[in-house]
This record gives sequence, structure tokens and C-alpha cells, in this order.
Amino acid sequence: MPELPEVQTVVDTLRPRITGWRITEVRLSRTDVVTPGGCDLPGHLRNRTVRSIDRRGKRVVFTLDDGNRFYVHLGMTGRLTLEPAEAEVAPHTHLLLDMGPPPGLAIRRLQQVRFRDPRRFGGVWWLGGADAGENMGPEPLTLRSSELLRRLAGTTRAVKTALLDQRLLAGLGNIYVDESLFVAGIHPQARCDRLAVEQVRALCRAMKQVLRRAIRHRGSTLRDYVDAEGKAGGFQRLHRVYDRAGQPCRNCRTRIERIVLGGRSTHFCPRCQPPSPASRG
DNA sequence: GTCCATGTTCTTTA
DNA sequence: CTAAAGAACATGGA
Repeated sequence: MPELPEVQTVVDTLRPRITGWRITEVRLSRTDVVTPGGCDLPGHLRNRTVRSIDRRGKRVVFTLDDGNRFYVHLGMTGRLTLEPAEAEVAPHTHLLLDMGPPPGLAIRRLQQVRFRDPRRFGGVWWLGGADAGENMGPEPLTLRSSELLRRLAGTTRAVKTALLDQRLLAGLGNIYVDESLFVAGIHPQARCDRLAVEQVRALCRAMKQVLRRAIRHRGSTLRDYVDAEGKAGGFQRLHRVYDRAGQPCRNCRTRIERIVLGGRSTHFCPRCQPPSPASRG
């Protein structure tokens, strides 16, 4: 479930609660969720302190006190939560980290970071000293319109599929691409290199507006997503097009359409997002 | 049994 | 080289 706003919410809820805490014990019940396959993740993490937690694209990046890093990708059904150690361990929980408080802090009950992912499209990547953003595009929240224009001008692909490409732009997924294109008034099949400069500017603004609002509402929960405290998001109630096929557009009452692009369901308003003849593929 | 799913990556085809 | 389409991964819900 996790795109940029959901991952940001997980990071925001996790950060104040485990920064400076020490990983006292590691339980990895499925080694095949770890990449690279041969690495001794428990050995790398045990007795290390969490220096910081950040988001890069859809990745939750942990930096340890020795400068090494690893990240968790939530895939489609992944959850990264902080729970009391005595809480029942749900099925498909692949990694548990016992967390000990920083010296001087009154000892509370034992807390665990838990990674659960039934479908296992997500996983844990050990980076060591490597950068977390290799081969990833820029962050949409700080993206300049000129940079987006430069990137889109170089491809003939449909804007919908291009925006899903994490090498072009990092963090958008199926929900927020559809929502951003609606706000920008751009048809999902519009060819990138044929977008007007004004449209690219509108798209850049729309992405930021949509993502910020989604973060403010703690992400979208369609089925599985919860933050690190186990709470669902609320932005799904404000979706303008995603998962609203057949329902009236919130702007003009036209029926929202659903098509398939790049193998992903794509939702748009045919009236608010007209297929300008010059920009169709 | 069927179809679908918030993601990524690989293969095939043009 | 570009790109689109399809499949694959694995599980669960409607």
C-alpha cells in the first residue's frame, strides 16, 4: 500500500520513538526477504544504535551508529510497526528487532520493530556504506518544474507510465499518479514529450499539493496500510479519481473512467482531463 | 473456482 | 537503442 505519503508517515511515526535506541536482538524468520542473499543481517544489526531514520522514494532508510545503512521496502502489503514485545506476533512477520532505550532513559516495556509482509513483494536491503538512492529519480516534494520538464521531454512514453518509473521520479505509485494527473488536468495517455510547458508546471504543482495533503491525512488506507503505530490513514476519503470508476467526478459530475495502462488500472475524468489531440500517443 | 490488488523486474515483441 | 505488453513473484479478499 505504500507510496510516498504512506512511507513518510511510517518514518514520521517511527523516528521519534526509536532514534538513539539500540537493537539488542534480531530475529529473522525468513532469510529470503533480505537482499543481498548471503549477508548476515542479524550480525550487522545486533548491538547497533539507530542514528537516524529517513525516507528516500518509497524506502525507509535506517542509518546506524557505525555509519552503515539498510532500508525496508514495503512492497504492496508490507507493514513496519513498533509494538510491545509481548504483543502477539502476526503471521508473515519476517523480521523482529528488540529495541533497548538510550542510556539515562527510564526503562519502559520492551519494544520491537516488526516487519510483516504477506505477499513478500517488499523486503529488507542491506546497504553497508552505499547510498540509498542509487538509480532513483529526484524527490517530487522538492522537484523544480524545470527539472521535471527536462526529464519528461526526453521520452515519448505516456505520462502515467513515466511517472510510475522510479528512475524518473522517486515515490509516486498508482494512487498518487492518478490523483496528481487529475489535479493537473492531464490525460494519463498524454505523451510526455508533447506536454506543454504550462502543463508540466501544473503537474509539478499538483504532485506537491496532492502529496502534502496526503501526508497531512496520514496516507491512504485501501486495505492493509497502517503507520508504525498501527493506525490507518484517511486520505482515501479524499481521492478524486483513484478507485472511483463509474462514480461522478467531484468537479463536473462526469463518470470517472477506468482504463489499463502499463498493466495498472488508471482512473481519470474524461472531461477534466481531456485528451488534447496534440498530446496523444 | 474467478478476478483484483497501493510494487518491481524480467522477458518478449515490435 | 526505445517502448509497450505480459508475465512473474505470493497472498488474501470480494
